[in-house]
Amino acid sequence: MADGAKNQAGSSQARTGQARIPKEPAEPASETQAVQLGELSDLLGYVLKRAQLKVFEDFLSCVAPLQLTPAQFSVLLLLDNNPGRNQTEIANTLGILRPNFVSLLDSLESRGLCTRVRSPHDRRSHILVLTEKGRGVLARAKKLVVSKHESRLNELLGSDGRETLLSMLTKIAREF
Amino acid sequence: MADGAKNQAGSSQARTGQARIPKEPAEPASETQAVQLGELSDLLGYVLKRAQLKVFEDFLSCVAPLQLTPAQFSVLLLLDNNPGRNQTEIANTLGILRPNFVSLLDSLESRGLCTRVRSPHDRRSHILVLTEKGRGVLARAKKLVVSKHESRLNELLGSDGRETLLSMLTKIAREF
DNA sequence: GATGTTTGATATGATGGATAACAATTATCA
DNA sequence: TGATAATTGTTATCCATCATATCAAACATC
Repeated sequence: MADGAKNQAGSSQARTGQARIPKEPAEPASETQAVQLGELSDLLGYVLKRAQLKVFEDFLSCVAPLQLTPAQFSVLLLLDNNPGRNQTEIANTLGILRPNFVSLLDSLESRGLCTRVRSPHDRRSHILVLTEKGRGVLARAKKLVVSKHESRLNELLGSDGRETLLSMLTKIAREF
Repeated sequence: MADGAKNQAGSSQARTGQARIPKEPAEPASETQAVQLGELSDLLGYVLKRAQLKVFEDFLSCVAPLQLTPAQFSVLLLLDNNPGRNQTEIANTLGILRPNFVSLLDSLESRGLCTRVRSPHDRRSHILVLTEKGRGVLARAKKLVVSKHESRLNELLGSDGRETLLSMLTKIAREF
């Protein structure tokens, strides 16, 4: 499918002395005749990926003041809802491989948002614990997500549209 | 959101002499009590990403005999629908940055699926041309996608469900 | 107690995405 | 026309994500 987006940000205008404003394409209509997506616009995977990038991008900007990535946010959320779990359990439910989960946790722990505690029952495993600060950050993040991110989606799709979308995506994620 | 999936493939069963079959968890119910996703299952971004990974995974396996990634497939499709375009135009419409598009094209060209032709009007740019072989591969890929990939989605969502999903995702991709 | 498994961790490689810079070419306009 | 700027494809490079193999410590099983 090819994806990416999020780029094409810079102004690209010459910045040497007095600006020149040579063409001013007004729109992304750089191409005289727009390239046709054709069958691509009916390919679910393609549209799915483009939508996902957009949603992540918006999520990131909404939670920007808290400096949380989607992955970090989901970990905090999971820790809050599942006290007493170890790294393997949390990583597995998020589809993160244990080796890759280590550095993710390192960053959260170094920011004082969670802690690794040796389990008394199994001294191999680390119980993951949300700190006070972590709970606070999570609470603020949730508010931002609801008030800015999800509300915008509601606005675009309608509350029932959003429900429909969610259930279809859940079905794909589970049964496909 | 955290994502990944696609992993957890290996058997993990001991393979030393006669197998032992120690526990046989029967299901991925490794955790005595399943970890609760909680609010995560209502986060559109999270579900969106999980669904996207599933769809890409299936796409990849359906088109496996032709050795085409989603990105490569979308390029071939676009070239077929838009003859006479150069690298920048194709890359832009797919949201691929020009530098990253180079190696993608290299691989397609080295497999004889497309060619770079110097434009007579602008000797800087390369017109991208589908070869005969490229057209053949694309045709077969399309058939596989329709008969195996998209048909499975239709089966899961229903033809109208698929339409609904597509239009909502398109709306997000465009207007969000 | 010997053997194998699990847990967290490290090292490492593959891949995707992003930026800077460059030569060749073209466009602009003074 | 000639100087200056912009565009095109490319290379190099960096960063993040993803994936595999391996390891020591701790546990489980028999």
